[in-house]
Amino acid sequence: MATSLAEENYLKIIYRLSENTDLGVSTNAVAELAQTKAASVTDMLQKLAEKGWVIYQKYQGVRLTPTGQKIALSIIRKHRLWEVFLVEKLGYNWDEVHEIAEQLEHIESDSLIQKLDEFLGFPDRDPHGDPIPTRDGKMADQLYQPLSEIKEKKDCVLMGVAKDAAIFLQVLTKLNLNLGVKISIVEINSFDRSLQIQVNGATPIFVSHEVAKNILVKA
Amino acid sequence: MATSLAEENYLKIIYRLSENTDLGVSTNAVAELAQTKAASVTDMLQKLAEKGWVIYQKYQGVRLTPTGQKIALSIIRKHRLWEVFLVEKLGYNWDEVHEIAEQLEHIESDSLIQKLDEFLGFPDRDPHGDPIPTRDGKMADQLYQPLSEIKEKKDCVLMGVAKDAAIFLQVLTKLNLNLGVKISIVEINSFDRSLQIQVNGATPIFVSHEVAKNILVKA
DNA sequence: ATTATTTTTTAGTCTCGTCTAAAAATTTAT
DNA sequence: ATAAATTTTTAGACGAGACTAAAAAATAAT
Repeated sequence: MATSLAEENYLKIIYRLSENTDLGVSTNAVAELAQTKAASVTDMLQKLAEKGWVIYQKYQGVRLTPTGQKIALSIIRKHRLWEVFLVEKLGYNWDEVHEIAEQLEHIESDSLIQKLDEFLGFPDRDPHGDPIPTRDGKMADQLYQPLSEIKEKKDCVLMGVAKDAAIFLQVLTKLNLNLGVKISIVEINSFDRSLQIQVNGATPIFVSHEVAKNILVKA
Repeated sequence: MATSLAEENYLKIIYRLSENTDLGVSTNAVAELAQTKAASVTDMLQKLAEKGWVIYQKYQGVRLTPTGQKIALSIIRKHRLWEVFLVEKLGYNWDEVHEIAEQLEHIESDSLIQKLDEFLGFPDRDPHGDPIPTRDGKMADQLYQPLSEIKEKKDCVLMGVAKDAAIFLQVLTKLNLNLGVKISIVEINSFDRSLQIQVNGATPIFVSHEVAKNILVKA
């Protein structure tokens, strides 16, 4: 069955919100991400349920069916492949590509995505370190942990970000915190949970807990 | 002012129909290309006129204003640049790219088109030989003439096609009639206006008037 | 110069996706 | 356990963009 632009966006949002929980996703949570009103969300959830893409019972929240999940993953796959294209081929910075990919992800053509994937050399991560779902709808786990979770002074590598808002990514770029850099934890300030770190061995800098929470690293 | 997808498609169609005439474009002609009903076209023309993109008076047909023309040309520019990308970078054949470009042409981002243009090496023709409008809305004339117009037995070069329907392009491909090939006119059959031609010096083949009409050549 | 035919427009309706206001259910607080 | 606050759903409406049926204008034919 064909999916409209609005439907695709709802499914994507529900997928995002389901990632961290086993419970149904609340109407308000969806409304916030969709930048719309709760009443509109209720309407749409009823339609999506009729199409068999979500399980929805009033007041109980919503969750994706396997079909719904597959659609969501195919949109995410397209989004992330286009992001790789924009950065690797067109020379965009990682903080500039989200909005454009939001548009490109809705282009419908299986062959296009296959050829794009090949053209890019079958990448498995997007420019923010997020895994790219495979053609058959499987996505590698995000195995990395937030920098804020590390409790000892040790070295790790920046593998991704938990948030791709331009304003956040620009802060990282300014601090030389790019994908793949080595981060050495110099000091952990327990009172405000801020950190002092070295980036690739340079002069130590401070990062707030808020920033550290959204930096994903591997030890 | 922002343009919706439907509006962009109407402007593009009106542009296409205006190319060969100085008169206003008729409601029915637009309806046919838009694959919609005349009544719907009338509705839309009134809206486009209010936005200042067309001059419309009932029963008098419609024509683009300078602003409307600029919008149409920017869509055509995007369409043709994406077609170059699909063929040159992703390896599509020239008969496969139209539908996908119809979708990609509506992606809105000035920087994207600039970077794409650069990535492609600032092409000035699309894979069908059509000129690509410049950023400031100028388009080179299609200076080539239909093969059917040539009245003497002479040589020419295939520079473009007047129609990009997949079914037509596939016929050309099967006959080795690709962009840039040398066509030698061996015989002109006046009774049915068919031609006998050599493609790059190979064994002569027949082409109907209908086909010759849509092949653009330079002497 | 009237008819007849074709083209175009108007009027009214439909679906999609959204909204506001009000009602109902759920959750939190006392 | 009842009241208060919050969340969610229903009801009714709206704009965009399409449709059908019927009216009006333009064009063609006699």
